[in-house]
Amino acid sequence: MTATRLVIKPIDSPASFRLQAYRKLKEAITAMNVYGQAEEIRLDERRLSQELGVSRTPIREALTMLQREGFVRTVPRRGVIVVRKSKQEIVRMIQVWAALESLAARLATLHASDREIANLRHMFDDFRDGSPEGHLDEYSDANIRFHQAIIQLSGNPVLVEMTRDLFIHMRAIRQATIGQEDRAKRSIVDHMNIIEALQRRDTDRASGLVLKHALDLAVHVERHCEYLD
Amino acid sequence: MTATRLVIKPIDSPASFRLQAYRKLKEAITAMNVYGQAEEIRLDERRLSQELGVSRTPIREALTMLQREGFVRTVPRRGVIVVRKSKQEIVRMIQVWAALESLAARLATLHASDREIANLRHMFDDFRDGSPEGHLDEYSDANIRFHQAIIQLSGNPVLVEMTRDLFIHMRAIRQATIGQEDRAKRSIVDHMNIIEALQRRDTDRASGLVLKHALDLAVHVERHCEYLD
DNA sequence: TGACCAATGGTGGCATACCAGATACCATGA
DNA sequence: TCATGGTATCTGGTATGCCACCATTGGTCA
Repeated sequence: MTATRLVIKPIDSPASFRLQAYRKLKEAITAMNVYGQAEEIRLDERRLSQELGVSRTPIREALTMLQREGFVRTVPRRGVIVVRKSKQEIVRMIQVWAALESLAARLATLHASDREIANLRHMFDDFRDGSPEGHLDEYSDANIRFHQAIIQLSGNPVLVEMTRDLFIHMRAIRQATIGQEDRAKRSIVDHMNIIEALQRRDTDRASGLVLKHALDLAVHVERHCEYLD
Repeated sequence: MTATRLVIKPIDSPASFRLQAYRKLKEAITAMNVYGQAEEIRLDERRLSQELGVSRTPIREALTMLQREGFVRTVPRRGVIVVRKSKQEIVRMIQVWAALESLAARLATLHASDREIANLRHMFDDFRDGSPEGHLDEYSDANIRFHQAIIQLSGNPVLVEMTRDLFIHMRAIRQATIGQEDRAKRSIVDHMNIIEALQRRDTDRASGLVLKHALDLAVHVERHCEYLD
């Protein structure tokens, strides 16, 4: 019967230049290794507008958004620079992320379906046999996806949106959070315990485990990431 | 000796028009009762630029920031409108706030000074004798200041910044959160228990009480605020 | 009389020009 | 040779004008 109805296509109105520029720039900032080089990274409005083929106006509005999100900082008559978070700031962001994911776990035990929770287990299938060592990069990505999945299971879009930027910042230092000592192995154990608590619908335990897991990371970064700053 | 040296004045560079416009607009949106009227509130770039005495450019950039924060929504060729959050969105925001303030309480037990915590008690001195009824507006403001104070005690600026906008949105519906049933009285009891836990440095209890207090509010809004939407 | 269409007014999106200040470079003098 | 000061140039900030597009309205035709 649906075939007889004209399927309305919501018209993919082309995204505004401002939005396109915003996405391009955010993607570029996310991809680059901000902490890899010593000198500060400058963005030139005019150069960007030339490269993207639009005028400065949409570029500036995109930069305004990125500034509000803490990715860039613009100094009048000096330039726009990509911000490099200090270790203390990163620790504080991880703490916030801990609180948010802990709530997500709480909500997940109340609203997520058994099937959705069970799917979490498959995310680490690739690493079940061997140890994560040697595939640290892949494991790190799986790691981030796991935590994002928990956020998703909360069914709270505000949570999803507020954590998105936090993840981007944390992704930039992910090589530091994994691959030191035996963190990867202990991390997997933590994850399995979390999944188990979610499946048992043990609200307090699930949220508690998630909180502890994330706060541990904050302590770890605090102690072992002197190369930041 | 200092008199012989030229004292340097660091020059207070005036805030950019964009920033001034942003503050003015945010202040105006915060002050107005968004949920009081039925028809949507439109903002006209040209009218605003005329009223504020600047061109459209800084106005647009201010609106871009406000849009990123969820206060306005701009529809191409229709206008910029002040967003009215749905009940569900407000509930979700309260949940997020619950998680963040819970973390703040946790951190406060670890880092705040005894004196800072003790100061929390004085915030309700005006309401100690009589009941809050009859002064609901003042009590509501004291209420918000109390919760903001806990966030401050965390010593985590990221928390402070992420909750600021949440409070603004919640302030808009504050007449609904207080002044129904005996919420005000129970609220004071909750607050005193929270302060006590903070003073005893009982981390888990403090964060748990704060979480419960806030999540209770979410449930309350969910149930008793049908007039939203 | 009602429905449809064309014209017009108004909106945000974008491009461009100009401005003030900061930097970098170079000429100049000791 | 080096310190100094001026100047060219580059940067973000702002003002302004045009454009595409939607909504409304008034008129016209069936």
